[in-house]
Amino acid sequence: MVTIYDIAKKANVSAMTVSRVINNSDKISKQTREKVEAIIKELNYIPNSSARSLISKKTNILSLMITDIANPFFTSVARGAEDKALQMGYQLLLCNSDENIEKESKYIDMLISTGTDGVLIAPASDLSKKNIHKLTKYKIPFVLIDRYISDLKCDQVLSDNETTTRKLIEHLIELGHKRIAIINGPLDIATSRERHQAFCDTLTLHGLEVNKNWIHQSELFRDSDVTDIVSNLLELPAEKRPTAIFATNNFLGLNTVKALKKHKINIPEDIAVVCYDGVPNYTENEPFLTAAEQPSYNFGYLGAQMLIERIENTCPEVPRKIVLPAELYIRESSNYTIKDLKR
Amino acid sequence: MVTIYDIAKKANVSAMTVSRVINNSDKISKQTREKVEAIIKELNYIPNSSARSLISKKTNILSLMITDIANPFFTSVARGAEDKALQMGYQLLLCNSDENIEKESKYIDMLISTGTDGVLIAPASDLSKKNIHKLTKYKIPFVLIDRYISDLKCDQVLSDNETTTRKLIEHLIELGHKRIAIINGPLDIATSRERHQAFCDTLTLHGLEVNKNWIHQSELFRDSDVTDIVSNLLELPAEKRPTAIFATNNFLGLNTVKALKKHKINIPEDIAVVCYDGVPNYTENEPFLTAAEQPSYNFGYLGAQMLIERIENTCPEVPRKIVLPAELYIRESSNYTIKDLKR
DNA sequence: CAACATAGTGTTATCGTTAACATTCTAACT
DNA sequence: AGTTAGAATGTTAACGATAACACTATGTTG
Repeated sequence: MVTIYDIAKKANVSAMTVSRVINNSDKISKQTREKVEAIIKELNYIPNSSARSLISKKTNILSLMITDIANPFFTSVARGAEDKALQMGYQLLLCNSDENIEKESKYIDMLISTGTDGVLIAPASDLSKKNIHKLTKYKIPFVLIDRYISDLKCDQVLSDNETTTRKLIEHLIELGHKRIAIINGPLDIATSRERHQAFCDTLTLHGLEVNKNWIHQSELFRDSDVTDIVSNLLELPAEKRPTAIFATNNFLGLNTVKALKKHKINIPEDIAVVCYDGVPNYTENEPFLTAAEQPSYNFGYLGAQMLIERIENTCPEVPRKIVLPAELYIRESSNYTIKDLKR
Repeated sequence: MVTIYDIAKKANVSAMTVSRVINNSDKISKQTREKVEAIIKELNYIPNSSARSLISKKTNILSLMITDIANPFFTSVARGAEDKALQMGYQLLLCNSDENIEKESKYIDMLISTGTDGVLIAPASDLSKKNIHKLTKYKIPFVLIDRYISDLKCDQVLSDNETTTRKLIEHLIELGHKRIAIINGPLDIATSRERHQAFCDTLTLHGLEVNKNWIHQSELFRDSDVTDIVSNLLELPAEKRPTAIFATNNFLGLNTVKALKKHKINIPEDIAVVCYDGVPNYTENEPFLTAAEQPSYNFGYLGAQMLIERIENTCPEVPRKIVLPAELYIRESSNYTIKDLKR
């Protein structure tokens, strides 16, 4: 390994002078600088980050803690974060928590040990607060993305859950739906709670029934038990059966559709489906699912930007909060007014 | 920050003793060990990786260099790599090269500086050889995934391009197709070349025409110019127009379908489409595209495993090569024998 | 009982870089 | 000429952990 001493020796200067050249310090004669730079190039010198970090306490590594990179929402978040990170001279460490508090905790310990400069985190659940506190203790800046945690003063990039949910539900109401069900994630995730609340509020506002038989939470924000929930809904007597389902994230939406199809339920004629989150248009057919699509790339991009500003102290001290709007795409899965229904 | 000296002081031992406790050295009395461990816990001590790396030259960081995490193939590779990495006590750094040699080169320099323990790399193109040589120079182990580079002696996890391509093409031939086109990625990527070669070989083997009007390369393994290529194919006189198209990766396949639909071409009645790579079944409708699906998760998982074995020197010195088979899923986009065709 | 093995612990130097202070040298001013 | 400012460079110590060696008690052996 080539070190500054090798450079220094060959250039007949001290190591410190080499260090100054590397760090673009100004107090260097043009002559010396050029001599040193030539030798750096010649020997293919690359500075050792460990040694630098040891002194500077900076690693130029950001960490992205998400629940699962395979969720297309987070894939896109990761891409955004990575783009901003690279642009600002940082590298990005990837951590999948799988919505598991212990895994998250173990990861946080590793991150502290590695000495990450900051963490972009979509917490596994409310219980993540304990894990996040460890970051605070070690003075590692972090930015919450997608899921907020109450009583935590920090930078955040969140979705406008209230407005977006209301738009989705009002879209259904306009179509004439009166019995609307929700298939939600676990209520110890802020996102779920907010979407739940907005769902109930919107129904109430429009004088519609909020029936607890139509309110369901899946164990995870994944495919876990959607099939059962859908079966449950379908077992309700005809006049008590929902005519529309609101799924609160992409996986839940897709699995709801799958479950309904398995039961030979026609969408949207028998039951309409709307969904929070989009899914990438990998489908060759026209997109089908009515969805509120989030600017996921920007969750990562802006999150990373805020994080870096926090790390480099180029922003006001007060926590900042960015709320990103989602865009409603009305598609086939809901495109049927209730009066068209055959029932 | 809590250091071993803080622990040592409080425990009335030397720093070295603390270090021994941390590293599970055996020559420590049970009594001392317990005392030190208690204080470590009490003070919430977490070892400083930079300091450790400086001595040990190990960072416990693996790097994953792929072209784009947003490509579902690589998303899944990343997930596999991360799982194995965590399991073995490593963290994973994410790098998107965007098939860009300069970006890749810049990244490699950063990785060398950070001192990554090893790199899992899907090279941007044949020109990546220069970048990879830098890794060799710094004695950083690496494993090639998905795309090989000629004359490079190293561990590899590759797809069985020859067999898989042949299976796809023979599937078309069995259906009665005689005029088959290929929409491929750039030929400076090994994967493209192999699929190209296998495509030609299979046609020849079956006595079918290999017409250069039916052979096309897109500028990138992406959506870049597929629309033009498809238009080109469609402009051929009826008797010279291909009845089937082989797209050599997921993005090319999807864009081929899109382009055909825009021209109101029926798939598979007018033109059948088959595709190398699967796409995640995010679609609520039945999957449509006939595809050879690769075990992408295992590209990452096995790749990381080989890499770690190489790093920890727990494997034979000779380069190892894993060739993973793809599985053929016959679906609607090709499910039409030629004699059914109306033409 | 001397000689020596060994378990347990401490000391010192080192990894590669940089902060802080020290030194040298030139040029400018009184 | 003597003083001084400041530009350019060097020296030393430190960051936190650990390798290599040194030391101190024990106990063990012939």
